[in-house]
Amino acid sequence: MQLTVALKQMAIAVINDLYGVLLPETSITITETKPDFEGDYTIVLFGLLKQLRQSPDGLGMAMGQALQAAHPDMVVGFTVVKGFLNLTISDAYWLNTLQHTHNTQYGWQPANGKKLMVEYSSPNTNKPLHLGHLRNNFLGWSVAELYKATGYEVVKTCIVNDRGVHICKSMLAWQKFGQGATPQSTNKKGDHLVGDYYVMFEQALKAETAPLLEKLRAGEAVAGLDAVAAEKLPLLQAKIHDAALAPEKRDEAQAALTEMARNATPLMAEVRQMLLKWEQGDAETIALWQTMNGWVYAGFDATYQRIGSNFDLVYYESETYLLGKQRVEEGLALGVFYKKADGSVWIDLSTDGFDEKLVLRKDGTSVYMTQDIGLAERKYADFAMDESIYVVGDEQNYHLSVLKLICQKLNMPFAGGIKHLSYGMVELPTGRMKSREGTVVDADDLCNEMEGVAAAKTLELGKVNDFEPHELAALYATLGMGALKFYLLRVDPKKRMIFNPEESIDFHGFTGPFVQYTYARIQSVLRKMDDRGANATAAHSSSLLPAEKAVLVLLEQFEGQIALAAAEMNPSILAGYVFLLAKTFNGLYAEHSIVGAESIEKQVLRLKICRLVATVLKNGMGLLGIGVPARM
RNA sequence: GGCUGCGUAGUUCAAUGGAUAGAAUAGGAGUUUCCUAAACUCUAGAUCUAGGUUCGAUUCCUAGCGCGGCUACCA
Repeated sequence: MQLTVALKQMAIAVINDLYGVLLPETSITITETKPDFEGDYTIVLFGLLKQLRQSPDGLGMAMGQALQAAHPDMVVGFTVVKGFLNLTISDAYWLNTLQHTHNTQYGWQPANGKKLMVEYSSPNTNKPLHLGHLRNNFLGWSVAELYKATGYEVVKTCIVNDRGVHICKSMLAWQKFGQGATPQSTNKKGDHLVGDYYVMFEQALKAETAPLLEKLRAGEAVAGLDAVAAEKLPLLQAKIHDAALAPEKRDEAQAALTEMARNATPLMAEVRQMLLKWEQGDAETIALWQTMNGWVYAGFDATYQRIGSNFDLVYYESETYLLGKQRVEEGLALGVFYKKADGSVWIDLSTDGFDEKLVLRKDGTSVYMTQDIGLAERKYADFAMDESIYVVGDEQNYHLSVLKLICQKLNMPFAGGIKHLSYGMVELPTGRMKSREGTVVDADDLCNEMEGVAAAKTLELGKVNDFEPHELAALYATLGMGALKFYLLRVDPKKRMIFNPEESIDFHGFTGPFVQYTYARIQSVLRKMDDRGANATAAHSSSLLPAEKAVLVLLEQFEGQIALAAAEMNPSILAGYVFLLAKTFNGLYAEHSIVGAESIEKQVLRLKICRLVATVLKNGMGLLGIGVPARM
């Protein structure tokens, strides 16, 4: 059992003995003792004083004595400072952690019988993966593994957005400008090739939009506007020239006008026509769609393999987008939804703090929400999970809240188990990434760059000159991806983060390579000891120096840190822990020799510490999706 | 406008309402005849503003200022 959990239970027991009051576990606050005070863990007494009608000193002394008397093998001393009861834990207790030295699964919990689904990645098939996807992929993968480690049965899923207007844009541009180009003929990854045509489409669209926009700005009429747009037009035209209006409002109107002009272009008309043909099952359109998506999937597979993403189930929007309709029909009968005069179907969530939300268009086609309702149902039919985590950016907080609420109102059995791992945008120092401005950081490019830096740094240091080419390639991948993953996972997922291309590619300090380096040095020590035929059966020292104890205290926390990171869906907790462990171990390494320890007992002790630190670093980094090298 | 999130060292990030707000990096000063210096040691440096709640507030509440996101019959 984790020490802090045990201490809480012990505290509750002694309070019950002393005062006859049975407190809940949550009422006990335990923190690590500040370095300036004597002790290892501290019970904060302030919150208990009023209820127990005790003075800080009185309660502290009474609890300290009772704890020490009841658990003399664990609590070997205490001090009371103001309202803090500082407990000193016995060396024997810390040394006890070393019983796990040969357990390669240290940190893992047995199965708990619960099932969890984690959906992550969710790419569109019209362009390659970018930096934002990487944060999503790393988070999703890591959270899934964290839950596995705490005993859940976990299934990783991916929803591929493989249909819709955006896909047709790439297809249309390829038809118009592609001249039969293929990944083979251009020697290009399929996802990048298709992405190029998406960009080409946007460029061509921009060219077509410009003259239309000029006309609209000048107050002239243009062909191709639908009725709704035509109605809004005069107001917008007035707004953009209204000097009395706030600049933001003028910009807003300007953007709406631009959107209107884009939709009035012949190109967009062609795209809509293509989408229609796709939905009607037009053979030629479907064939093109299958071909181009095939290229994209081959490209995605390469990237996924490289970044370590994998999925147990893959859903395709093209296969699920009709599924939600049936539930909407049933919900309509139940009165959860209602139909407007034009035939569109809505749900009124105003009493739940939301707005009215459309769930079916007036022409009967499904929208984003419709298919997500259908997908949720299908997921449950496939896996019957207790909980379902959606790894989706925070710009969709509203959507996910509404999805859960609708599922609850439909009495779907899985509704309560829906959780949203809402993560913040990755931004550049110049602001948000914008595909229109070409500032999107491509995932493949970034991976290449990271491995390039790893290679340059490795060659510069020259420590692995005897490696074979394939060993070097593997090492560069381990280090480059380690640096990248650690960088994106070390920040609280909920917060948006800045990616600085210059500064982020760092291999020093709070980074993946720092931890990997610590691991490699331990392996080096272990190899050296093996060479010398170290005495494995000798007893280890039973007293602890401060540097040794500091490492053991951290090793004991591993399970608790995994549990916390999983419960919070927050891998950064584990990243911080692993870094702290590596740093603390480096202190021990610098201060005390292991191979050349002052005695056999000390050597055996430090060797055991080395082994367990190596296991925890390997397992901990593994939960972040990061490998550790035997040498670097 | 409505809803919602965030403001912490020069920079990037920490801190279940708890003790003197921690790291990393950049800056300054050091450490290698000794297990990998991608390391270690020392140094300097921060809570947006104004109120409130209480033994105690970076954390909770109110207002203001600043920066995001959402507010589509797009996904």
